[in-house]
Amino acid sequence: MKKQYVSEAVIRRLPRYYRYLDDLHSKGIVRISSNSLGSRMGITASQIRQDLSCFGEFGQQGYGYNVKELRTEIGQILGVNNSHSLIIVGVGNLGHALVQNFHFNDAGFSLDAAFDISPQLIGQEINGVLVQDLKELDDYCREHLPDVALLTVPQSAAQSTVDHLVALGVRGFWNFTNKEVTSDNPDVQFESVHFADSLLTLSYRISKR
Amino acid sequence: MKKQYVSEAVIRRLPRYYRYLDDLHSKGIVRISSNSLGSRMGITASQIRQDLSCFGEFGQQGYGYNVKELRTEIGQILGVNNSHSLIIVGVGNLGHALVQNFHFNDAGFSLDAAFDISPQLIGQEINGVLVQDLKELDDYCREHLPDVALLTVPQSAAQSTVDHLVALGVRGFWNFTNKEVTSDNPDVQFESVHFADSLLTLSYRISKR
DNA sequence: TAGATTGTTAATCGATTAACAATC
DNA sequence: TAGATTGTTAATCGATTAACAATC
Repeated sequence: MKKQYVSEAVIRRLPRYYRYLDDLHSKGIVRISSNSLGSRMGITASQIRQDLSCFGEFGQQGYGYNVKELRTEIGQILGVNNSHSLIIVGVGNLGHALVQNFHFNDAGFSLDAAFDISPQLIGQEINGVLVQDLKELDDYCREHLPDVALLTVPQSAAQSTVDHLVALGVRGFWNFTNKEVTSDNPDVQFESVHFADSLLTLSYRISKR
Repeated sequence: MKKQYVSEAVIRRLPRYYRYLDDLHSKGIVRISSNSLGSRMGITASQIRQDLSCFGEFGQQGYGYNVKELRTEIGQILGVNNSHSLIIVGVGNLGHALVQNFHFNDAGFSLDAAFDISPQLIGQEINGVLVQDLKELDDYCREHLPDVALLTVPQSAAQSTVDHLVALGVRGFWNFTNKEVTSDNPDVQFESVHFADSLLTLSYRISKR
């Protein structure tokens, strides 16, 4: 690692680089220049080189970047090989859909358990994951120490669930409730997916005149 | 409207302001200063005032902002009263969950139709929305001219669906496929929700050291 | 070798923060 | 009126772009 501080803007672009490189790789493309990658992505070559320079030197003058290698490096930076453990709390429609469809492994996460309060769901197995009673959450966390919790609980339960899980040692939250959740523990990381915010920006852009 | 160009950064913050004001309003709070709102949101008062100044003058010296009024103004800016029409293409797990749970109306959208190719789904009604055969998409669009399409089709069908719908006059896409979609028509707006990108930034932050 | 392209330094551009006169 | 707080201008900070020497 080269730089101690990497800006949020750079971090947000990393997964996109990763996606493009993955795509190029799967198309059998072996090498790419910052110029060519930039024009595909609609950004400047300068920005790509500047971004990558935060983490090291991955290219070669006169050649560009080896697609497979760079993909691996960025995956490394993002931590996709760290095999983080993840639990999901709340298995309603959305939680269910994520368990069913989302490729946690591709992002380096292993979905190990699901929790809900609904008797209809408890005991069911979805995509190989057993839905357990929320009452067992504490015991489970003490025993397995999951890294991250995916929150798909009702809004009203969002913050209390976070507080509870932080006390149990969870240090990352992927939050799908439309509430902002926080913790005074600075080691806890939050990443939220705000559907409504996303749609509202689209609304703004198609409303403009 | 005061400013012709409003930066992406500002636009992205607007829904968050809207959410906070909505929350304050529902708590019965009548007025708020930029200072107090800023400390709640974890941003500077300066930024709030600067952001709002792109759109007009909504406050009053010595008083601050009327919560209800400002909420309405920002809603207006975002276009939540424009009553955009929306269709959903692809009613798999995720599409189903969105139809079932997401409050389209709160964002000013009316979900008018759903389309899929699966015979098991066609004819079903989900949350008051009838799932129609994808074959009827063209006729539907010609007749109803929907503003926006929510894309929850398989990745492989993403771009072709967009091309098809753009030709039919759709000018906004809320894209949930993990593919980037585009159009050479500059009037078409895209807003994507990239689950994997989101989780990867969390992975980065909990992996760092 | 000559051409291409990197990594990095410098220049520019834009966004955030600070300051303050205006005024409710 | 005096205190509070706005909207806006100016200052600062950071991010993006351009340029170029180094070198594969």
